[in-house]
Amino acid sequence: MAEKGKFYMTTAIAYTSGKPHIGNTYEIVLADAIARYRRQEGYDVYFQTGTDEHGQKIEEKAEKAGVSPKEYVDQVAGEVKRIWDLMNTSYDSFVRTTDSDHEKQVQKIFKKLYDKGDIYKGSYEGLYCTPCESFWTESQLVDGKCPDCGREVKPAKEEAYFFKMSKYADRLIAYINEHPEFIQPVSRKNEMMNNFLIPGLQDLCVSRTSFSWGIPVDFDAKHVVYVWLDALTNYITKIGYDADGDSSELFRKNWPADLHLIGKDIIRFHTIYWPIFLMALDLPLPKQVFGHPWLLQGGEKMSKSKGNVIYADDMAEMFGVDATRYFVLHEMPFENDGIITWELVIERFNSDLANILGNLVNRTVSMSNKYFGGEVKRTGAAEAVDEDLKSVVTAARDKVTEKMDKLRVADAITEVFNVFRRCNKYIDETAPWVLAKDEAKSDRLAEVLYNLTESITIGASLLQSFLPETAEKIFAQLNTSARAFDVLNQFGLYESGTKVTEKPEILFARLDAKEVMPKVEAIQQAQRAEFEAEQRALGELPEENESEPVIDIEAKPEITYDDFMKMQFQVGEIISCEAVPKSKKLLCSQVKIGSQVKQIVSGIRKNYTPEEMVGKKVMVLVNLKPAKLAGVLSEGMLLCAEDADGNLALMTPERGMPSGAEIC
RNA sequence: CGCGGGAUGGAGCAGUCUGGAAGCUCGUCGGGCUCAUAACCCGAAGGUCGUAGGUUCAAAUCCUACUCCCGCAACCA
Repeated sequence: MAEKGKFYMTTAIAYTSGKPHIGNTYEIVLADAIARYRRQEGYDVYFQTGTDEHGQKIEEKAEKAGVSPKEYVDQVAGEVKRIWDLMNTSYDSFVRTTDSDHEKQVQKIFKKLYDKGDIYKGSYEGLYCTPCESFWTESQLVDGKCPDCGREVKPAKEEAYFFKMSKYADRLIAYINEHPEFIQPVSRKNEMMNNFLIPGLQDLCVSRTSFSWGIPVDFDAKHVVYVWLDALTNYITKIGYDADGDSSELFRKNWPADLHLIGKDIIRFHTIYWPIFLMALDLPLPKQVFGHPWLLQGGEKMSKSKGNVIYADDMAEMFGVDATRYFVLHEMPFENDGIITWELVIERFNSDLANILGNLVNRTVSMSNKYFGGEVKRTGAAEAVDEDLKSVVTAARDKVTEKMDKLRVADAITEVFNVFRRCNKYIDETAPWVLAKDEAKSDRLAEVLYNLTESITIGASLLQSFLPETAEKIFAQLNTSARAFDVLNQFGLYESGTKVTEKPEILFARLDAKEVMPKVEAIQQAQRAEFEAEQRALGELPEENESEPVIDIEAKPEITYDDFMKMQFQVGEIISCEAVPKSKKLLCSQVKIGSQVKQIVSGIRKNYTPEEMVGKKVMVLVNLKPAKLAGVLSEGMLLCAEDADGNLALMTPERGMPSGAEIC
């Protein structure tokens, strides 16, 4: 294997606020595929991942769970690591921001930058929501109130340390312009330049006093180091950077990083703040930052409350580790978000893994057994039709490499599968079962099977980085081993006379959606139940509105019984309903109240379709002054309950009541 | 006029930077084959490339206007 030099790559470190889902897992699998491929090519790869374990949110979650923050993050970090291991990822180093060597270096770095004058003490001003312990800017407020809990905010000031970003901005702009490959995909480069660098960088707040779960600033005990200076530096601290100049061998060898693999949401931090921190520390900048897109669930984000979060271990259990890897790698495009649904997974599984690959291996091995007792022999009985097969197979390596060099992992895996597709076609072209009928064509038949076996060996060798277990299984069935990377463009190295396995194991058994979907439904049920249980467990803690079973709203002034009696509530039956054109939120219903029918417009399209509305008995405020909404007359109001996210639920009588019944 | 992303046959996407015969995978239909996991192979149907203008010999691609969708601080990748 040719030595090509070192390759240091990292993933973002996962925030330990909860169990990672398939989207988080995507990044580590993507990174793993790249790491394995680089190793295969002959690079000396060092692959680091880990967990980001500080912050207010973790402090709160731990408190709610009734454990110390450290116990909490130990548990979650263990879970993250378990899933990374389950996914068969080949990281060399797993950093935790609570590692003592990391913490010590962060303190030193903070001090060093403070001494240098790049960090200074100032104060953070903004609008503060006391229950949420959060600062907001004017523009973040919703109706002048806290966007999280909806309560009043007041101007406040907090002492904090800041980093002088602007000092290095010009150098960074120059660097980015001189290194077009630095930010990937390139479209992100413009975004960073136009939105942040060119308008001018604001100084970054790098300490907090509002919570204590973090790395203390050693010369000012009130403060803890705030997230980015703590998290980003993991890339250097864990490999042995020392702020006093006593850095390790490992660091000197590997820094600067060759690739930071991150989600597109944190590109800004990795392409602006991180390089500037490094400049301040007089360190070279990473060579490339790739902000990959997201994997979305059916076009929307995953939500535990909807029960549609897909976890890697659920998927691995149902489909296997390699199938899970295949799916996330194959489905994720380079620039746009990918979509994941259980149906799509099943489809991919069947058409690609079972049909194209699994079946190919199976039919090839079976034929060798059937016709030659398992022996695969090269006879030299070549025909013209072989040439195209050989050229496709031997060209595959360079095609895969070309895609991988551009970080087009999904395209690379497609190239590998093109080898297997070509093999299936070759079987059809040569029709071995026809050759088998003619004794005189035995040599030709042997050659065909040899060519297939050899092609599969090469294909499987290329597949190793993506589906390591499957590749191993294929080698075992063919009684061979992985082919060295630098001879993957040669044909004919499979040792003639080798005996393949007698009984080929099915690599991927076809799935029947009808059988799989009930299991999926069971998982989703369990998830919703778990979510509800969590919500109930967190019941008495009003700060976290998001996982709150109770809601407090602002108190209104007291009213008299007479005030109440002014309002006329009745049961109404919705007899028809349609969407209001030219509006996004409104539905227009004809509501039968006693013997009269009123037209009522309601802003509930988000939660109800017109069809669902029809036939419902609902609570109506009847004597509300009619008003026009989006040009449509509304003669009353349908009453709804509203949760913190603005979801609405119609109020309906608990048992059958006639239309027009008074509610009092 | 908040910012950003998007709109390409039934579904999911590539192609857009660097204009030059509309492509891939899945699905559908028809055919072939029987070694194999009801798998494999071939063929076909199906697209005003969001709309309207413009530039050009030539536009999915460049320019202008418009319409519609989706994210925007997390359950964070």
